[in-house]
Amino acid sequence: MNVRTLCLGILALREASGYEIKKAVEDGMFSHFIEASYGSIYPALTHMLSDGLVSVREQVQEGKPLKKTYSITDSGQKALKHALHEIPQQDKYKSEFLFQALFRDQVDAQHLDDVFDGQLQFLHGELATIEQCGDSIEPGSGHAFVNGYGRAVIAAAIQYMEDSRGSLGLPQKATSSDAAE
Amino acid sequence: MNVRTLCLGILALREASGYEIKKAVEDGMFSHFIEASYGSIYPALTHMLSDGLVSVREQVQEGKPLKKTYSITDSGQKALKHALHEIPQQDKYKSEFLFQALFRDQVDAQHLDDVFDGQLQFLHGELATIEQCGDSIEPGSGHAFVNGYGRAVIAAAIQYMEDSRGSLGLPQKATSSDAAE
DNA sequence: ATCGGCATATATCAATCCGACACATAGCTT
DNA sequence: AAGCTATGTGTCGGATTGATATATGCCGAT
Repeated sequence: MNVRTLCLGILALREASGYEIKKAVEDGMFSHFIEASYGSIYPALTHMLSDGLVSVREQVQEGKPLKKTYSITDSGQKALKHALHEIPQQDKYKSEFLFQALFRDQVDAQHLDDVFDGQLQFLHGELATIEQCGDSIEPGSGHAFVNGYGRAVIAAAIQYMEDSRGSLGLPQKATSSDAAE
Repeated sequence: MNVRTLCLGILALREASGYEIKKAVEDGMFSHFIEASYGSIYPALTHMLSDGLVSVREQVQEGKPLKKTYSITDSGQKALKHALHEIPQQDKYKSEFLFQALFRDQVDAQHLDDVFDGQLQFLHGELATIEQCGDSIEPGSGHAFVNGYGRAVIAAAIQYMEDSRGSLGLPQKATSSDAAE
């Protein structure tokens, strides 16, 4: 699946600008299982515009730059539906944290400690984002399923991390959920 | 972290050919959290060879093609150690399965069912790989931590998938762990 | 006050990486 | 004999990333 299809999917839920699509995959509902950069989003939108899969509405805003709000067209809806019926590629997970953890005997204890904390903070942030998005979702929907999936997986990762602190020889911290006390 | 560092890490554990590195990230111990293709592995090895980070040993095997076995050099070890002390990039997770699940109202029930089964099978395969690799690991090592992390996360995903079958309106199957009966 | 940082917003571009293919040999099946 | 799998190295077009450029306005700090 390419970035074009990804944008199409987001635009099927609501109209958005390139900037807003980026935010959605960075902080929003999709952040857990999707990645895309400006360098692929903007060309994708331009490309789909010339293909008639999306339409633009240029908005001149006071105090803010020009905004191009894209909407999905009927043709785009059809293209999305088609893409949704292809066999999905296998999940891909990349973790530099785990790579470093693998070689823990070659890194300073201090660095390992920092990296471990960073990962835990990252996971808590992800979980917070997901739970926040989960408030406004009707049960039984695809959104609810995806939300629950993310929550289950990240909660398990946090659980494992907290249980393993000791066995990695790292100092015990205060309960990570209220680390900011 | 680029593919060069990744190859360096694998070569730090044991000498290997490009083909064996690919297998390691595809099926082996690293498959859960690392990705790399031939198109990046071979150029990376050539590049590192000219930089003196690795050395080659060409093996002419009977009945098999020429094999270039790469080993890490002292210079390579130093480069690896340096790379291991950089701040790791955030984890990246991409799932086309979850993307399709999000739009489940736009896909055929049959397709959703197939895709759901595919994901469960994929997860069971991942778990089997991880558990298989876990046999020959000494407790307390980085390997053990990484192995446990993968196991925890994937087990949670499987658990959630099986619990959610009904709520997605999909037919209940036999226990997925013995689906091959 | 103005300087830097942050948020909004679009866009480009070199470097990197993926996925598919080409080439080569051998064994095993249909 | 043809095709598939496995071992093995390698290239190449196209997709993608990550950094950067450009522009405007707001807000806090020096």
